[in-house]
Amino acid sequence: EPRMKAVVEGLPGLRVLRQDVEEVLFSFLCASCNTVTKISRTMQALEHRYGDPVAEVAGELLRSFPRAGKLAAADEADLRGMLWGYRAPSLLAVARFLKDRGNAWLASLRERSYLDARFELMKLPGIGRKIADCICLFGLGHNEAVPVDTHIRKVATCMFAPQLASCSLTERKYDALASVLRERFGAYAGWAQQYLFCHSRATQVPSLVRKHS
DNA sequence: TGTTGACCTGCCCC
DNA sequence: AGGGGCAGGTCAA
Repeated sequence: EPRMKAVVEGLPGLRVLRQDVEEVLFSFLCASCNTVTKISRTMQALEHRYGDPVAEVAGELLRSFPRAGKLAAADEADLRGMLWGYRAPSLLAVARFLKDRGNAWLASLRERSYLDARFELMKLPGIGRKIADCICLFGLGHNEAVPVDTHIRKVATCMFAPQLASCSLTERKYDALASVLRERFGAYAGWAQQYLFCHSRATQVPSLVRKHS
């Protein structure tokens, strides 16, 4: 796959992180119709408000990401003030769900199959295909998960599935696109997704090049 | 099955 | 200065 080779060589050192599942879950839960800048600010606000102090570095108090139990007791209005907007109710519902299930539940999805894990995650409010796939890939180590967001959709459609280009991304089309990548890149399709995603962001981001005066 | 609109909010552009 | 468009989706009609 020569085109993919070029993409990979253009992004030396790119990795797929496997972070704490719970943290991954909440950070992607606030991702819908949001910007990367705002997402990270949202997460910082969450840590600042509900996280436990871990260490002090250079006079700055660092806090852990709050556990679900703590978030479950958060105040909705408070969350909305922290840029959660309409996503606040989902955060609370999911946090309460996780608290009820106990902290082993989420981690146990690592031992399940990718499809099972995704199915379980999609039962939660505010978690659809895309976010479930993000959690599978970045939190559970299911490397065949292929989150299809707007960027991936553009790149992957253009490169591998021009026949799937049409206005809206339906469930069917989402699954078809993900399957195309899985057929092509197998058990590590998620990594291919990561490369394509970064490639897309690095090459076609007009907002970063926009002139100011 | 596919399409449509609502949903919070900050930032960018005109 | 102020309004419209848009951003790493989800859900229900």
